Amino acid sequence: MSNLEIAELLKKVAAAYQILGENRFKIIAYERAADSIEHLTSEVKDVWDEGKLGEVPGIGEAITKHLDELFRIGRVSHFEAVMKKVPQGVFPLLLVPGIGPKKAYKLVTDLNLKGNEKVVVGQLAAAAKAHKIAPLEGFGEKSEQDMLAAIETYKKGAIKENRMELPLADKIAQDVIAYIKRLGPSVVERIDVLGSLRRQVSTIGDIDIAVATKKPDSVVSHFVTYPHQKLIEKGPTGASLLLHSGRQVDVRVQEPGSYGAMLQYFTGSKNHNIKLRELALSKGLSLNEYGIKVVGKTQNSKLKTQNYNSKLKIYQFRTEESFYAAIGLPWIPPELREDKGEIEAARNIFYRKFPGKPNGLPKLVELSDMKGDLHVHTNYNLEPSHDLGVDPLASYLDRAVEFDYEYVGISDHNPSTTKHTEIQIVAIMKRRKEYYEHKYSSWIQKVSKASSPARTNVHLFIMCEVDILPDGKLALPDAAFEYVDAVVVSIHSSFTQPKAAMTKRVLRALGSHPKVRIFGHPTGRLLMKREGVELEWGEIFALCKERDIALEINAYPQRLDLPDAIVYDARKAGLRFCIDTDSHAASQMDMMRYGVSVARRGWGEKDDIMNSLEYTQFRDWLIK
DNA sequence: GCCGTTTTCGGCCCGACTGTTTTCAGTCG
Repeated sequence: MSNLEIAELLKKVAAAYQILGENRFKIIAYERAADSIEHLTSEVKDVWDEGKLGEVPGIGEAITKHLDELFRIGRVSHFEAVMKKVPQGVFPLLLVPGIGPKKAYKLVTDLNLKGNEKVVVGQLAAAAKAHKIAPLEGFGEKSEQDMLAAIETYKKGAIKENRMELPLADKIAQDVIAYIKRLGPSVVERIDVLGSLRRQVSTIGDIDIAVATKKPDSVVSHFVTYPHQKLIEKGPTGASLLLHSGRQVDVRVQEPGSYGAMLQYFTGSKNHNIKLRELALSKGLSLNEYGIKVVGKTQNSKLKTQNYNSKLKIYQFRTEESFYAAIGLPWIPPELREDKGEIEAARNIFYRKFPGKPNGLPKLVELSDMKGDLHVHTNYNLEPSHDLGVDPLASYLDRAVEFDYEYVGISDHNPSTTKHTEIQIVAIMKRRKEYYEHKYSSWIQKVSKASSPARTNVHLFIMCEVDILPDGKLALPDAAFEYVDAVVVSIHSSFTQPKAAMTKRVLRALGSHPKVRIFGHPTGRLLMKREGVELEWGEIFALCKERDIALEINAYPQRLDLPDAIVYDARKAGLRFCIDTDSHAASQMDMMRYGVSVARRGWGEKDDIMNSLEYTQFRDWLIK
């Protein structure tokens, strides 16, 4: 069962409890558990396998027991008993936007809806068309019409599933920002991308944008003239549009004096915000998007009187830093705001007395720390097993200069093993090495003439991305290793082997030659297209550590592989990483920033990243 | 049902929006 399916199951249980009038905190607990699982970047099943279910926030003793039953025998008798107590027709209706448990229950019982998902939703649509909904208590003309529209939305397929990769989300956000900025700096004092895009989650649902302005009405009215398919909602604090592309954009406005609180509120994540507000509450402070209210007895030494707005009875904050500081915390980087222990770590900066806890927040790696890219593909045709790049070596070197890198590693795919004999492959690799050495020295000569010497110290590593064959053998004969400095090994076939076989396969490959230095895109996932392979990570980590092999954080936006949650675990296990772009065109080398974001979301520091090392240190690590 | 570094009992985030309402409930993020 996938995370999404388990999350949906828990949501159904929560809905059933709500209809049954259960304790509302129990309902909230189930919803939080569902939410937590839905947003988990590793599979719950794997977490359960490792016996770490209790470490997932929102999952305690009781739900652990239920999930244990689910994974062992495929069903949970308690869940089934609870869900049996409500009419089955309510569950499909929950998928229609705007219908929650209460409304669903009322509709199903009053209209006697029953059957499978399609049938029930169809019956509801028919009832709306026949004006049978408006007369029901709590409903009316408007809600009847809205319901028909909502059913249409539902039929178009769950918009929720329609997530996008980071570059597209960036593009949409920048277009909207440019449009809003047309109002000029006197109206748009500040504008920022917030939400999951600011946290750099690997896929993005909605785009969230906040504006600091003294003229909120002007900003909202201007924003809703942006070309769109549907106005979802509009109010004094903001508006939401569904664009023609099917993407939703939410804009929130805030006066500059409270903008810090808005940045914090709208960046999320939801669970981070809840945890933060609970912490604040324990100090007698209530947080919202306008600022901080004093609700209890407390010595508010952190609150400064000059921030107090007596009209709103609230302390205001222009910056996020001052907002966090008022709760007694340092500023927490957005990539960490997932309720994975960052608040506890942040508190520890001020409460170092507690041993055994993470000692403060990590000092996260930054894009400017990167000194090279070890996984790019040129257009040199070595008749590879997979695709070639489109640009020549010189283009990649030029870009390396642009980024101030000290080195580049060319990791073309190995020559095809089906089209060539081993002897041919060795010959190809030898020829390739000579070719690159020649091209590299011509490039050096050209650049030395054109620019100051300081700009020419980009070093070249001649590498290769070698397939891990289904049996764990490498797709490069031993004799060919003489012609490479190091190799990246990756899986490009047979992605669905069972965990044990896959683990054995990878272990064999990683241990098969000293020049194996990087495990490329380790899960092989393609976002929204292909799940990652199943591996016994503990065993992989152990061998990588023993042989000092780096795990790749592949920055290509469709991959972002390792996933951030595994980066987090691997880092705890003491492993180190290479962040590479896997560029097949020189223009793609600026995707590095997405890889850095993944590292940051995995709590990665500069010291965890091999290719943040300067050239000689890196060379000494890479070349064995 | 979850959770905790003054608590293992007694709390539990916060507000906007919408529609159907004379004061609020439901839904959403």
